[in-house]
Amino acid sequence: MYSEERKKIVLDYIQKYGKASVQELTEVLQVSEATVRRDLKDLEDAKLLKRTHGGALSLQNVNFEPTIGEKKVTHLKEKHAIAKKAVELIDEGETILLDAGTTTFELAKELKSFAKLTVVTNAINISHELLSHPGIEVLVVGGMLRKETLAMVGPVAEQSLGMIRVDKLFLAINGLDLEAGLTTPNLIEAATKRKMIKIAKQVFLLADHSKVGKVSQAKVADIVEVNQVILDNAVAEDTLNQLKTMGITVHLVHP
Amino acid sequence: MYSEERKKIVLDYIQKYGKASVQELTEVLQVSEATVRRDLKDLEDAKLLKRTHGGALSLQNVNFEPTIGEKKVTHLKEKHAIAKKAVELIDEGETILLDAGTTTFELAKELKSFAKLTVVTNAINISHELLSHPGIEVLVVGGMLRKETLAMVGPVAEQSLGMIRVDKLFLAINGLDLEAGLTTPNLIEAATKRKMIKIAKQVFLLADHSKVGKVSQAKVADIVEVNQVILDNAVAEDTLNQLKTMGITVHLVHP
DNA sequence: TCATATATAATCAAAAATAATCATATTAAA
DNA sequence: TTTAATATGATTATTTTTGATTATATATGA
Repeated sequence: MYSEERKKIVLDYIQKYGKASVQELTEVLQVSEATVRRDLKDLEDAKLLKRTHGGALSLQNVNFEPTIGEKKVTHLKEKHAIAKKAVELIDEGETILLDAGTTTFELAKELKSFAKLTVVTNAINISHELLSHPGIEVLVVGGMLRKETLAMVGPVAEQSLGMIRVDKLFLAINGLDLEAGLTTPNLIEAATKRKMIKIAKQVFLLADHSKVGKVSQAKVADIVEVNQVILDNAVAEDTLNQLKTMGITVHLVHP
Repeated sequence: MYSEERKKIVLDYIQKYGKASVQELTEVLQVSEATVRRDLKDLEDAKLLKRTHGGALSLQNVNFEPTIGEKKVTHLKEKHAIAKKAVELIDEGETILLDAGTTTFELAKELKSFAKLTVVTNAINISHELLSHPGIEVLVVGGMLRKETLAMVGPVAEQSLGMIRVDKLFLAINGLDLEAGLTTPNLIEAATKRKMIKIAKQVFLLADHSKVGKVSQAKVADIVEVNQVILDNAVAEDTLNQLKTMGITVHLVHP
């Protein structure tokens, strides 16, 4: 067996199990530990896996999940610009609904300047942030608290939302795909988002370019249910045109 | 398990709960404290979390904390003792309702030890605090957010409460008077408290001695609607006896 | 403020894994 | 076939990882 064949087997193994110990690989490949280590070193140099003491991990397993905290760090500029643009679309005295999400959280921080505004939100961090904005009345949507997204969701949330009508909804989303529509990883959260869309006169979608083309498990709605969308300028021209064709007003920000 | 895997688990844990103690992590990871601390140090160096005495916080959580203009809490010692006593009265697996208030906030902080508990609350700060308690499912009552008390109140709160039944309510109060009953300064908040009493099998009143004999504008309920009361020992003997005569179980704490 | 309880850092020892070295085997090319 | 180049495995030295121990630092309440 040639070394290239061996390396392919190593990669397949790690792809399958997520990780592999040097011991395991000596048995699978029937070679010495020294050889396994030499193979792993080559593969790491080629950026195909991550070595650890005792073996190796697939890159997927070390590339930490795109979590709230990190997303916020990585696309903060885009989100900030999107939030600033969103603020321009809000009028004094309106009632707005802010979905849970990092972009909407940025938006909440930008609301200080309003003298009179009613904000409805299902996000615990947004509720907390708005405590310090004197001119803003805050209506919190209740519900089961999801620790992953800080969103309140479920039947209680939906019933509370049913009691309200809002002028503008600012919706956050995980996946925005022209065919699959708006999607998010959690079914219950998706249902809550759907309810939000129902009670809003106008729906504004906030999405940075990393969301475009992404599809998650749970569908929230078709894109046509959105009235306006705010994106950053790293989105393909073609996508923008298709959105416009659907009758959606597209705002482009330049972070 | 390789160190890289461990670190990923630590990050996921902190992402989920906002924070983690060294103790918790030794159990989750099944390694020594020294190893946990070394992992935390590496992760802090990589700017993926913030270490504290006793554990670590997510970076998100660090930014989340400050803003709230907290008024000075009086009688903290009494409240702390009352909260500790209240915890003893809660059983694993129950559903409890925590009213907004400084004493109930102290109580929330003491709930770490429970492996399974459902907490319903109308307080924004309690909701936030409970994010970091892994075993606790949190159901937030929605409503208008009162910046004075951090309570969610009003029609939305009452309708949400109407969907729920709880085993035990821990009620905070401004005035506890034998004749005037339970009173609080805000009418709407009083109505919300009344609704809370309705949906609870058992009502526990938490009050330090400064509340006794006080009467506020809005009446919440008569004292007899309370099943048990926890007071500190600076309350007049006579008052205690009268409460007992009413059939109320009185717990006395010694701060 | 001080005392006490915790938590942390520093140090060390043991175990395990790795790198370095060298001898041997295999392959490719002349 | 011979020779050079490369790959492999065994051996040994070094490094890494971990947990235990002790000293230091930090919080918390009296």
